Amino acid sequence: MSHTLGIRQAQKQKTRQALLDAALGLLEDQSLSSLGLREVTRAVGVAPTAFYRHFRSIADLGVALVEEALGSLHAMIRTTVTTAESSDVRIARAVDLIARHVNAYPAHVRFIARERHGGVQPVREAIRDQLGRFAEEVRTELARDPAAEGWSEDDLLMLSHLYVDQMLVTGSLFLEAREAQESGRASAEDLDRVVRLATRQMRLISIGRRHWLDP
Amino acid sequence: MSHTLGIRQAQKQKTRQALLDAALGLLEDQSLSSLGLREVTRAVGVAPTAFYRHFRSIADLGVALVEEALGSLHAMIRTTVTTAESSDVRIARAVDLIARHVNAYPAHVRFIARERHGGVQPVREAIRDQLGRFAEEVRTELARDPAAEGWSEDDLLMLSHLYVDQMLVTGSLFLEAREAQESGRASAEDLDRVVRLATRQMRLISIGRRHWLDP
DNA sequence: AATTACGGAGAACAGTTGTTAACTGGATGA
DNA sequence: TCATCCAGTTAACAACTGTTCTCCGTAATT
Repeated sequence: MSHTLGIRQAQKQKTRQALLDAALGLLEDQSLSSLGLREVTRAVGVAPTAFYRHFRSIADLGVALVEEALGSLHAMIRTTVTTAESSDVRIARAVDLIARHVNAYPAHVRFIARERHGGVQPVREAIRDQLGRFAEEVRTELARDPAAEGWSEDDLLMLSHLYVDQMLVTGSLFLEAREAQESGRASAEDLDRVVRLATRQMRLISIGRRHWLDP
Repeated sequence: MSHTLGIRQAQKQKTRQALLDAALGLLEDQSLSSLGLREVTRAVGVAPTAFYRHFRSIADLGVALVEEALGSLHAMIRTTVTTAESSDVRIARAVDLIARHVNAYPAHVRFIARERHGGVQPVREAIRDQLGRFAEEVRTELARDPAAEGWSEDDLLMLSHLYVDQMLVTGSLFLEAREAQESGRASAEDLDRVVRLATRQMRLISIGRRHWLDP
């Protein structure tokens, strides 16, 4: 279906990706709204004007970063919620999966956490849309579970939003622990503390879920 | 104890406050890390160099804004969790209190939500510290409740963090709804949808809390 | 083989930024 | 009343920003 890219388009995509990577790196200690176009091109080693061949503006690049950062999550999300074993096992697996994802893509996680409420409107909207899709995916997965019997669509969406938010909070905590570890301010104990905190919070939520239709 | 401020110190505090207010206003559509010193002084109508009489840097001003934005919340938090009535009434009151706070101080709420994971480290740390104090206050309030019998200190802190995070998520949703309303993209129905979503999420959490020690 | 398309370079533009130094004028305290 | 203090001003600095226009070399197309 897709034959080999022309050597021209290949080069273009290569520098485009280099721009995205450089931007993500520079965003380690600043927000998107202060990221300069020249700053990015300088980091890549390309003329400032070349930027316009790929993105209309920094905000545009930001939106592209949202796709890159959140696009790969969809599959993972589904497998996280799906597994059929006991609740505790499922929670442990979810927390572990989040931790692994943060370790695999720390810059992506930081970017999403930072720009979700950041100063660039189009990027905020892109993140909100993607997270909304996540929540709907989670809802349809939750609906498969026999425990969802008697639940209204609305309540399922309420729960899935809770899960998605909780996932982000946990991811952000992992990231913090990771950074503290890198700069020597903390150790593996802190990471374990995050694991136990997140695990118990998810357990409390799943208990609430179990008794939602009780009285 | 505090006699009338000298007309000199009074003027100083006045322009200092003007700087804080102007900064908060300018942060409506950008992040702190892109806020310029000159931008702020220009908005106040004062020379750029006057800035240094009050703050060492923009980051320093940001930390001051954290105190201003979160300092007033402590009392409110306590009264929110404390009320002795039924769970549903308590939840309704909490959600209403958050909504009122967002309407009263929208810029403060946006600032905290934005800079909690923002690009300026000292500000992030200040927010983290303040929120940590909140969580501890909430924990000691929760400990008074007879429902907390048998709970470990650790579990109570876990729950209070859940409450604090949930409060922020809800506040941010209210803010979003408010802004959508202002720009005509949405109406009061959206605001009501947020109320119902937040209410049910808090209800699910409180159900989980009730059955935490069950089996 | 000749022509077009196009990613990138180069130079220049008007503005902007943070920070420095030396200065001013009115409140403060002796 | 007089000397001191100090919030705010003025002027200047080198460095930086986004954006435009023109040009170049090479891959793609004919």
